Amino acid sequence: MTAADRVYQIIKQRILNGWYTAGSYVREAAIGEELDYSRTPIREALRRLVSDGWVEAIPHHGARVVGWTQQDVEEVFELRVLLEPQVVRRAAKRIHESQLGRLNDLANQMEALCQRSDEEAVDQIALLNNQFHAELVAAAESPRLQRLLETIVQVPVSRRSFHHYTREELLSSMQHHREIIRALILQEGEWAAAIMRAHILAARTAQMRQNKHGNCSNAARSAVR
Amino acid sequence: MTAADRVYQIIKQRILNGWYTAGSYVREAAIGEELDYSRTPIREALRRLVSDGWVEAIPHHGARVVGWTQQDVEEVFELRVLLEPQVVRRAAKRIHESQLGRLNDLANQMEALCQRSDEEAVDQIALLNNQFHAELVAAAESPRLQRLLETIVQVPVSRRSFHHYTREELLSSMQHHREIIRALILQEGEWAAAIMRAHILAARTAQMRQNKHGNCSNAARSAVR
DNA sequence: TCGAGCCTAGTTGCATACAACTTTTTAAAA
DNA sequence: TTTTAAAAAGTTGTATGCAACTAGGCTCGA
Repeated sequence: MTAADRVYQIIKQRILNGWYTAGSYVREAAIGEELDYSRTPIREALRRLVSDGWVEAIPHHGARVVGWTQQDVEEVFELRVLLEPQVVRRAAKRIHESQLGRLNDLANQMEALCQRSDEEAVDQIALLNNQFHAELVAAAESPRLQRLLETIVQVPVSRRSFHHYTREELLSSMQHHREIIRALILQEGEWAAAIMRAHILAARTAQMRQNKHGNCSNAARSAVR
Repeated sequence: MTAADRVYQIIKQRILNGWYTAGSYVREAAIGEELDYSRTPIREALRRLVSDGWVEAIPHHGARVVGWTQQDVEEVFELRVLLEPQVVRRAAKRIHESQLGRLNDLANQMEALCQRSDEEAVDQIALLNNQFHAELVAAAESPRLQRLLETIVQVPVSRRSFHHYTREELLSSMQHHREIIRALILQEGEWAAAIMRAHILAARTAQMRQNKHGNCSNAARSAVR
């Protein structure tokens, strides 16, 4: 792993954590001195963050952390509603036994955690949920589709995911997972796609309700699948 | 415009032209010496090309130009069939008079060129067609959707577009343009989306027929909208 | 007091030298 | 002859110094 890779992940994590707030500039020299790297790997990391859409480059003036508006969140969900069903549509034709097994394990673990309802359990569920979606994307076997979703969704591995859900919504979400698995076993791509569409629209509703009340900029990024 | 920008465009153009063939390595020192730049802007250009999906970075070994398989082309069309209808679905709610006017102009010019059927006319049509789609994407007012399509479609400004079409297909394609405009005027997003879907599927058919016969690697990139 | 032009501070953009890593070649030993 | 290890060549990765550019403040003039 190169220095640029490390710097990339550090800066990205800091943006997610709110260390760098939206609109602030990330100075090459400053962070370079702090992390004890030269400006070269910092520059490369920033350029990658620019092409990932985390920061925007102002020519000759630096890299500014982008802010998220309600409209941005809407846009992301609009695209996910298209792309994530396509993931399972493809996966239905291609998925292997072993992958179905892992999906089942993940669903079991998530449901077990649903009994509890403390903060930590919710964080755990969010983590497992991300793995669930990652497994589906892998089963879809489309590098481009994977790339598009990765650049769009930008889920932090960290917190906040699933916290907007009511208990009812949470249980419903678990049902979706089960039903998607059943559809995939039967290789019913359209069925799986329909459920996934509902799954995303439900997430969208929960997210929107939250954003209407509270702050937007950071909550936006914790958009949950 | 910075040096890195220039180098980026030059390398990209060379990949499109076939100057750099698939699988070959683009050496930083070599091209730097040739274009009389230092390795720094070359590196930056290459990194951008990597994140655009034109080349792949092999750690400590360089940037290799990616090749296109039939499967890659399939993947691209599969995504365009999802995303391009979404473009007009959004555009129907947002498009302005002036944009509709420009779309109409473009359609007129393309149809005029359809009378002729020499090579140059076909090239011209391809160019205008790209402008047509760009105008639609602009009207959709979704930066993310725009970015996704730009990274996926990768149409070279150059040649080969529309050359796979039979005369019948070409005329049909012109009809699609007209019908999309009509639907947009009436703000009928779903109608416009349906035509666009057919438009892309038709392009896919023409492209696939071509790839079955001839070479793939470069023809693939000339995928026409 | 207001405005225009200039200047200075600060930042990014680029060039170059060196370090690290990977691959290939070559030579020696089995 | 084959295998293995070492070294040598070539490439990318990083550090650093200088150049170019931008923004904000300051001075000078109206």
